Amino acid sequence: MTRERPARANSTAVARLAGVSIAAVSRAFVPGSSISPELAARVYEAARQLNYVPNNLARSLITRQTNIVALMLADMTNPLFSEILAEASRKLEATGKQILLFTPEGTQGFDQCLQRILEYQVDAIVIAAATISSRMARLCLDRNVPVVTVGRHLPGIRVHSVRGDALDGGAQAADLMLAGGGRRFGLITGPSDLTTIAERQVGIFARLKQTIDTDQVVIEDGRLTYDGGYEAALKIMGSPDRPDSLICLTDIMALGAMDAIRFELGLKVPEDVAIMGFDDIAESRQASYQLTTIRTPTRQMIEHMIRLISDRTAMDAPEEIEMPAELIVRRSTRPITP
Amino acid sequence: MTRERPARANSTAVARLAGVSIAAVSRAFVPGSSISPELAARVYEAARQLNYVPNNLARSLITRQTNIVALMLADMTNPLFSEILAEASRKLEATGKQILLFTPEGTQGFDQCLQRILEYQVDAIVIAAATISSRMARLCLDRNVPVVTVGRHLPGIRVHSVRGDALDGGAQAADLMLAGGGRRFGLITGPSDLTTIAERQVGIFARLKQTIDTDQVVIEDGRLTYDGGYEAALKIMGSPDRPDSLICLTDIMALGAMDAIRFELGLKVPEDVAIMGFDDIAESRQASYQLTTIRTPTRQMIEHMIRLISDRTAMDAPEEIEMPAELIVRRSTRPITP
DNA sequence: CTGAAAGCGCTTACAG
DNA sequence: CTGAAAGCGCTTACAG
Repeated sequence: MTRERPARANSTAVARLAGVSIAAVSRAFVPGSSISPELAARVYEAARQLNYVPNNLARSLITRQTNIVALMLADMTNPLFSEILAEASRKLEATGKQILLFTPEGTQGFDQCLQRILEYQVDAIVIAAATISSRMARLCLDRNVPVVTVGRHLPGIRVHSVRGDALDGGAQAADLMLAGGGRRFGLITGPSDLTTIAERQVGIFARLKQTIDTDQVVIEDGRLTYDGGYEAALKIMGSPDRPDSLICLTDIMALGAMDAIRFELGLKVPEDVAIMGFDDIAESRQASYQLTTIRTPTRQMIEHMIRLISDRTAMDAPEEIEMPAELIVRRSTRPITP
Repeated sequence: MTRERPARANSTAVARLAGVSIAAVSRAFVPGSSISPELAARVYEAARQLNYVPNNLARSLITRQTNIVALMLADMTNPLFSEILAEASRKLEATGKQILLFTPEGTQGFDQCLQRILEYQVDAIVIAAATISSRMARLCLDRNVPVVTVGRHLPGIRVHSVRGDALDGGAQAADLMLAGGGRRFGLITGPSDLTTIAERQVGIFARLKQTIDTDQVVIEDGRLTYDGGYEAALKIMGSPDRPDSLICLTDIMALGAMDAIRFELGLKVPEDVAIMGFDDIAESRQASYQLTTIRTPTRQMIEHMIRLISDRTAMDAPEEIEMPAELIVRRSTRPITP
């Protein structure tokens, strides 16, 4: 029962069956081409009989457009990036583009990854949780492929960036905690080479030091994961002068911290310790957490991203878009005391 | 300050600068080609000077291999699929392949989506949360592109499938609930055209009816989301003869149900009502939930998937891989009473 | 090992 | 509107 394997029909085969030129076949499948309805109909009929599917590769070779956008996403453990991926894919598909996903591992794989991205001749590159070097950014610029970072800023690298106002976000977080009566602070951080992480921390400290002695703030690295936040919280809450306020630089760490504090230490949130995070991931809304947070406006950021990658001429003057931070107050923080 | 835009260097430009043929340039970049180290070195030097990046499009046109795998993923709201995506991307990249993501919307977009997939000349198609018609499967078969469904079976469609043993999973779930003393059951379901969902339900009922009158089971559709599970749980628990056991056909719905039951109805889990789900998503492990569940072995499924798409000749005899169901007992169910 | 030539499947000026 | 021809940037028999 060997099944015959018809070679994939190409435009030549369709042209022959339809009795037209291959140019006519091409025109029948390129919207807006000048072709008579009669000719087009004959082409479609032949194409249908042969199960013809146009070859995007050959087309892209000529048009220099692949309708492929590369997305670099190193950290898939944070739900924030799943949300970004889902939203970006949805919006890009509406414009006829698809996402080619790259999940580089280790810190040194980024440039090598970008090299591969360029081989695919993508129309644009979106960097959501990754880094590229100045040299590679220059290479993209020379090749005229737009690069946008979302949720991150790469200082000194000439690419577009779209992100939230991390400085102000940090300030708002600190303000809320102070207004709720917080005086002893714990902070769960992540890698400080991530500008968003670093800036949130700067924003927090700028406000805290107006009211408290920031040398007393207990800091632990939570590795940007639920488990990391869980462990960091245990360490912080075990310190002699137990904090009454815990700020986590991402929501996913805050969820881990909340769970450690409530279920392992048996403390009450926010009565014993107020907790907040950053990003407003879907999980933070869930009834089990009701986490107060600073929202990262994913939707609007992605709209900006799409606008930026659509304009190839703009790469000479990279844009830095900064979205306002928005405080979302839920149940994990204490009410403001006058 | 207009920057000059050097045209992207092609193999001809590299060949000219290196003083060799374009065939030599090609050989320098294709591993295993017969080329002398001296020639290769000259090519690399010229390539470096020109920032040359090989064009995968042109290469793929000849080799008929794009190193692109299409992944159809309609439902990005279930963390299970984020986990599948992350794992698949990691594993595929290790073999030099990238995922081209397709997130079709609406039930009728699937075939149209597949048409687009074929235009990209992908090496294989993975269907994780989507459906294709028998006609389109036939088209893929004729074009010799492997198709694998993961976590789902499409009856009557000749493609590979990798999935958990949903029937036995359902049976194990029911057994555990009964062994814990459960007698009044609630069930939160999803679309019954999903075979996995339907089979889990069949497996559950097959066991339940050996012990209880299954006509009394209260059933609600949870739309496969957290919010859907939340709302369905409120309805079910509001019924006159309140269930003491609630089985949710996916974890994400079970989390919503748990939250509704604990925080909106003020009931205790598992004392007032035992709850369990299916899939074992990361969230189910979190201390806030500790959800008993039937694991979907994502990792192994993806290993099978990769094996299946690597063998183009196997499509004539589609394989159906069924992984054993594994019960993960946590704190949301009652201990077994002898 | 090396190069000249053919060709992958298309699109696009260019004539008509 | 339509077709013949050139060409996108590569790889791969084929000779040497």
